[in-house]
Amino acid sequence: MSSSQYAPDLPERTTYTVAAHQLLRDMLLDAARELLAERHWPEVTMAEVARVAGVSRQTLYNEFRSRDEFAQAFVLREEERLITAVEAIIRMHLDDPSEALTQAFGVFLTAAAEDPLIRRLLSEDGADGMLPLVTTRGRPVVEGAVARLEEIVLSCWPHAQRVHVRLLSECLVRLAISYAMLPAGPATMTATSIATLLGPYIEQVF
Amino acid sequence: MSSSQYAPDLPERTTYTVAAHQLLRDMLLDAARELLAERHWPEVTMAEVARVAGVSRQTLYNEFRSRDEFAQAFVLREEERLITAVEAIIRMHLDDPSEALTQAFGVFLTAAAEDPLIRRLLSEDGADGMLPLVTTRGRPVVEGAVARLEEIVLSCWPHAQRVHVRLLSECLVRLAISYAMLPAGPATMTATSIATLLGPYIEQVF
DNA sequence: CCTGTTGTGTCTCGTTACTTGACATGACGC
DNA sequence: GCGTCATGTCAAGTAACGAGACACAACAGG
Repeated sequence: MSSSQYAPDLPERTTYTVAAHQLLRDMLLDAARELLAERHWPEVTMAEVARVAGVSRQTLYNEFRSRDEFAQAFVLREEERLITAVEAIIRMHLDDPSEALTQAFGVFLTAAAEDPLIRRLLSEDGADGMLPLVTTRGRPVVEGAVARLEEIVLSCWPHAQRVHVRLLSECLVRLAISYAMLPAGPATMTATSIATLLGPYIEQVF
Repeated sequence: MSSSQYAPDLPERTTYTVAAHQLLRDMLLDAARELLAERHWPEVTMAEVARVAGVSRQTLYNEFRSRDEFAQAFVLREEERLITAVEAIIRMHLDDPSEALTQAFGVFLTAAAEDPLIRRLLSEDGADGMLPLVTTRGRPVVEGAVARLEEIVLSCWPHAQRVHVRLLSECLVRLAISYAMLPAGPATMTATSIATLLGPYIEQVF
């Protein structure tokens, strides 16, 4: 009898405990972000991350079972950050799907090319950096981004069929990662090319 | 040797513990704010506040020693919220102090007249409501607001003398509270009158 | 080869913060 | 008068964080 007295469905309030838990995760990831501003991932130790976040090393390991899991979580959050920006751009062009694609792809590539943090992550060569987390071991990131993008597109154009949106999202995410890692030219130019390539499909499907 | 290796002065990072503590206070005050959206303060129990915030009643009493202290903290935070809005308005008129006064006083009175929460607080009649906290027992609120406004004005017009700024802030805060409780006319009109009244002093001092 | 160093991951214990349930007290209505 | 309810306090239990040590693996230098 605590929650649903006259609460419809999701204006449910977040309790302190879960908020504090989320705060802890965020501060740990923020600490890593700060350290990655001046060093590469292999040069950042778990002890430093904990120290900057103001918690003990043990607490860090309680929250993330291993250095690897922490890196995963970090990359996933950066992905979330990027895809939120992409979502905002998409929602500015609800009347023109092709234009939405061009702009969204453009800002993504621009961010990937100019954001110091992302540049650093993409410039790591070894196998102990974070780059493998978006390539060889990138399944979680890719599938997460695809699912996220799929929902965004579906909510923007509700009468599009899920199968088509799925395929489109899948390929766009993979193309985006590929071009981010290995640019073929200026961001906006690449974005225009991709939009040209997929334009006919989009016109047919939406 | 932990902090000041190459950290000048105040980019000091906030640790998790203090952030979590602040989060707890905020969520408790937010819970009260939510409850005050539909009830008056005397009808809101401490147990409800704790429940909505997702903590135990004891934790609430650990953070605020009494119901009264909690109400104090609540009013002080709302004051902070309002004065932040006022500060933003002031900083938009650095070239014209009188105009800054008119606009700032105007938004304050408008907020006081239209914000449902503030209307509710001001409409409480009994001695167990929150109204006494800005009147008979309002010293902390008034002095806090005066100090805050004084610093804002001084930072905006650095060559003004502290004594004059102090006097001006003092009277403005008291007038603002008075007109908020007992409006004498439309907010903008009152604001204009006050600016007219104090205009000569301002011109002479700034 | 082995030795010192460094970072990861685990374990244990002490401490702090939050929870739970109970209780005394005072105000209020019937 | 007697229940009811909310405030404020207390004590005991539990979960989370901090501090220190340890085993283990990778690596560099003599």
